[in-house]
Amino acid sequence: MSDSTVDSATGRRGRKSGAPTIYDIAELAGVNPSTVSRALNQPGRVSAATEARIRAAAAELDFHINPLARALPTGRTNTLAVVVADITNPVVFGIIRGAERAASRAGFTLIIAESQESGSLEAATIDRLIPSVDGIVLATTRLPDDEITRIAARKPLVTINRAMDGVISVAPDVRPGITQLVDHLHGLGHRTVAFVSGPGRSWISERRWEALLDAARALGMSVFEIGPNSPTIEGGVRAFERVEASGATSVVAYNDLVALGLIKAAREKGIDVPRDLSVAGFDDIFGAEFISPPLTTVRADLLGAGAVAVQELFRKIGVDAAVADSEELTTELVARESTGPLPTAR
Amino acid sequence: MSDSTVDSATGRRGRKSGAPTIYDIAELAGVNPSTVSRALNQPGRVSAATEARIRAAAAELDFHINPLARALPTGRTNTLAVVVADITNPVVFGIIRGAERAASRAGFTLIIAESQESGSLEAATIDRLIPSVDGIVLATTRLPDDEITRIAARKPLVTINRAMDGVISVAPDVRPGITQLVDHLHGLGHRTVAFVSGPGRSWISERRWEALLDAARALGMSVFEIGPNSPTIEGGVRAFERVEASGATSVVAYNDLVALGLIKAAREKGIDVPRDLSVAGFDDIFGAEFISPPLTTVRADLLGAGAVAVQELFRKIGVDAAVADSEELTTELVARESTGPLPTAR
DNA sequence: CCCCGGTTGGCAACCGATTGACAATCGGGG
DNA sequence: CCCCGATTGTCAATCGGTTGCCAACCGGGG
Repeated sequence: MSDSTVDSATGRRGRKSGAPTIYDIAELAGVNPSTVSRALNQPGRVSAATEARIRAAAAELDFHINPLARALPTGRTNTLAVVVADITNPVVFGIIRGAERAASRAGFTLIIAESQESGSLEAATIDRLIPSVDGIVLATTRLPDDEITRIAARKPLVTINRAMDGVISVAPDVRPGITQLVDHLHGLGHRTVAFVSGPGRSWISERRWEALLDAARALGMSVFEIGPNSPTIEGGVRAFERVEASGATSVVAYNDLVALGLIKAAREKGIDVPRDLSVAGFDDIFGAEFISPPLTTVRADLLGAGAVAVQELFRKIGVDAAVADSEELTTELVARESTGPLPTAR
Repeated sequence: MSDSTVDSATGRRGRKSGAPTIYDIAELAGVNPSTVSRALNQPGRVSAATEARIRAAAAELDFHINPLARALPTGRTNTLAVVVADITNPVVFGIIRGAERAASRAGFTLIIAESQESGSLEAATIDRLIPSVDGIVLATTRLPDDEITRIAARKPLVTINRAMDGVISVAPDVRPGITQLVDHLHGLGHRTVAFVSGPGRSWISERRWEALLDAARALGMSVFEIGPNSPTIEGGVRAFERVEASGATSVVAYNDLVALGLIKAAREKGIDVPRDLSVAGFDDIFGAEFISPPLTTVRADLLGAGAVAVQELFRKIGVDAAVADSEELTTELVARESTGPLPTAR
């Protein structure tokens, strides 16, 4: 045994942050560090008197446990990641908030990562994050299926608005909202509706299209798809020409941003919405009610989707925390003024 | 190598996550784990040949370093936290994005925490986060000064839009934008302007008010403050009555949300913006150009503010990464249609 | 042929917790 | 009075890296 001189006398050398540790508590309370650990998180494992002494010492030192140090032996980080393609996309807003609430309610920390619309950057970011989190929510992913499968094999993972075999998925049911929307348009006299779709590979775009198709057919309306398009205002602007050429009297956009673009392009051509053309979107993003005209849209419970995604992750990793109010995720029509009666003459 | 031997190391004994470690690499490369560590992050410390062998082994195992394990001995987590009061506030969007970009450019991970407008929750969240991060950005804090000081003593900390002694602060200079705005209003014929301020304790609200006061006085305009108000649409709605009573022909709101509320309330009373009343805001939030009427506003470089905040943190913790394009944060007027010529009769 | 300085790699002690195994202690029943 | 089981607390190994210190090794000059 080589005598380690520096040790006992000076105390722990070069403490980096000065944050108190369980060793400090142990010393103050006159017990062994492991007893401190047990007192603090295995209720009943140590005597009430000892526990009280330890808690008092912890309070006195303003002790906060170091989650990193805890994570090492336990393998549990109490952290979840939400990956989004674009933080400024209003859609991820509600998802993040719902997830954040749910996570913090269970004492979990949430990491938000932005992939900046790049699949490879997204994969790299996730690789970096994997060891530090207990689970991953893919809110608006750009990753190909096989890559998602690969990641899901390494960490609990939930996707939002994108279904895949063998991967837990959370998605509000689009049919109620779309059925309401189509009824609404039909009631206004429209008999033909165009769907300005999203990116070619978007799972949710296809779901919306299918639901629209079914609902429109059920009412005997003529319906067709225009796309694919970028899911942005610019995408809507660019799609407008084809909408106009199609002669449709009503148009359902992939999302509110695209709807905004359509309205903008229409205005520039002197076509009035909703007098000459009815436009509806999806998501009911912030501001949808303030624009001119206020946008008719199908709202999804994004907050709920974020919460349910976290809930599913908790279920998978064995945390029992009732965190989402409901698991019924649905959609509903929000009728405003961008849709109106059939144009009498065009 | 199409024939990849089905991984001889089938079951690493009871390892919890199965993620490869430097020990696995060491074994595969026939060296000591410490040599692996050195090869991977102390360039030149090991021979080129050994390093190559180690890197090959790492690649073969698809090794990703465990940031938690690294953080323990080094005390460096490569993680930054951004704390916001309300994730749905459009203002924090740009800040988060700017910070995210800057952080990830330097290989740092960003944690977003929401305090849900509660000071005590914010303090608790930060206490929980402190051991896991290298620095903290307070984007829209609800914390009292002394609490901020307390935290700043424990971790590098930067505030945005709030200055305090002894704490690094980042804030775009409001004067250029406000001067432009006042010139703009004056040029339209307005001689009286009301400021609908933000929360009583808001540092940035006071800065805006002071700048507005100076600029208006310089032009001989009459100017007064109405407040405090909640920084929301609802806050604007509630403040409208007092604006109307004041007889001001132009009003500058604490932010775009408040401006929106004012416009909404005005419309409900049959008062047209901008014909009867000119309204301007701050921040140029998403949607400001689509609402009706498109909002005149003072835009701040929020993206830049987020990036500079991270830059300052890096400086403080000794990371040299040029990450922000510029450190000059300014503001500018974006004139749209919610401001117009002086009402001829009122 | 030996000595020397510079490389290169290994050993072992940490970082701050957790936890299985075990020892000490205590009260109570026989 | 002794033994036994239950309770309480201690020891030491461990998670996955990092790093100071030192030994082995290298080639070259004297």
